[in-house]
Amino acid sequence: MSVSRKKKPAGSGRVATPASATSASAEPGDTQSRILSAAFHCLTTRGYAALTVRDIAQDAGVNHALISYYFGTKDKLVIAVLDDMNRRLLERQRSMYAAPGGFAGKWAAARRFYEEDIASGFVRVQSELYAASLSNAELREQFLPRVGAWKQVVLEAVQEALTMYAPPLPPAFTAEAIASMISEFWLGMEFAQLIGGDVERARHQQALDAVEALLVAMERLQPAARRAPATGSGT
Amino acid sequence: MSVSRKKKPAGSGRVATPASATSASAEPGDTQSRILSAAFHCLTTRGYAALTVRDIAQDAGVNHALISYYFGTKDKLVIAVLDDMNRRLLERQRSMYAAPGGFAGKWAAARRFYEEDIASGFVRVQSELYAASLSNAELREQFLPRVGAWKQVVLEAVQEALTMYAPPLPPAFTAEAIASMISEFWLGMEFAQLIGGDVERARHQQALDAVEALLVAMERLQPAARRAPATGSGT
DNA sequence: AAGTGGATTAACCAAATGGATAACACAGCC
DNA sequence: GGCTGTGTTATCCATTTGGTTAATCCACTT
Repeated sequence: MSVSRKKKPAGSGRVATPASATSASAEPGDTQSRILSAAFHCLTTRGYAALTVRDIAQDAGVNHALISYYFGTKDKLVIAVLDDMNRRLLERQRSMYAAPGGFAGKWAAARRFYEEDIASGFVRVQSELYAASLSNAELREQFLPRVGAWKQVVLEAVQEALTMYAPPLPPAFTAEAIASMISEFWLGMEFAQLIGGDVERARHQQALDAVEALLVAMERLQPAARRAPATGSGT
Repeated sequence: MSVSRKKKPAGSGRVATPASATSASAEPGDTQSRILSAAFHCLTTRGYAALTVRDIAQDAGVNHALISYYFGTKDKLVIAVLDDMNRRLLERQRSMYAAPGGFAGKWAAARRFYEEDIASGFVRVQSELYAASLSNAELREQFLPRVGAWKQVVLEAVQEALTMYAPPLPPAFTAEAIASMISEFWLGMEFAQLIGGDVERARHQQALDAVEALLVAMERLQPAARRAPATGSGT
């Protein structure tokens, strides 16, 4: 026993939907993605600390041994959940760049995405895993590039906006400083809204409105210093 | 047995340092506060999810049964830790109000406190418990008033600053909006710095510097519209 | 119809964990 | 000196949890 067992698909990375599968339960989605969804759902409702393979399996309606079968370990399943979120986020990133013209429009688009993510539990799961990654090096490795990429997007947008609008700000307001303000505000807003209620939400709306108003005003002052210098090759 | 046992100090709220204690181990601090410190330390190093009474007890150098003896439950111990943090924070709040004159000075004071809190693990524990409170109603009840109070302080400072300096901002930048920006930025900064490294730290410094420069500039423009209207009764 | 191999199940296990409790130590009081 | 009660310890227990595995199922191939 335990000699060499290479039949399990657990470690084979992204186990693509078994095209030639002979699954008995051909209900909504194959077992693997049902486990993935269930894990996501458990994270939104019970949080990372209370995450158990048995709960996930029950939520998915499958035997809990299948989690080992498909994902190896609970940790790997969580990584897979995060991976899946990353994938979905990347798809969105593309549509983000296709947002209508100016920065006010992109800001509004980001707000809409945010609302979606709150409603879908995306923000909750992200926050749970974010916190978990404080004590989990493997998760942190997953998070750092992700957070870095997000902040890079913000930074580039700010740099572009600064060259286009040249707002009257003290020299200390570098693009990095402003981008950091925006990024960390956004992060804090996510955490705050999860713990707070509608009161927080209303204040966040005010803050988001203010920035949007500022962007609209700046666009109005300098309608098109340089028309979309390299925002995208679309249209 | 198990009839009525009313000897345990566990449930008796803040069990004051046993003044007439007859403790055998009169080493650094009584057992109770050593457990409290150990719990804090475990939270900074292992995080909330990995918190076990045995680890805490070992860290405190006491038998793990004493945690039940003094705090009843692990959850109650965590609440006690948070309670202790709240107490220390309130003490500081007073000194915060005694910060030197203008808002730039208060901002600088807040930054110094932040540095202390990062170094002491205070921020780490706060973030851990913040995240834990997403799934723990009892913890959340502890957090909400605390976060609310902090945000209220920020809001009042912003309101005061707005009346004193009247900066040229779009009308959407209400005091609530600005206060929300600052509060959530700060929260996000805390989380980001825990997961990020020196890169994040440097960017935060830039952002904090920028705000400080702005405050200094505003103070210079309108040195004393109303000299310290009600900032404090000190000096 | 027999064979094949992945998918699934039930059962099991070792470890960890929170908590309980009886026994013990020991300082202070009569 | 003996009693009392608090602080402390060693030990025990029930439960949960992650993970493993042998057996079973079942669609599909031959």
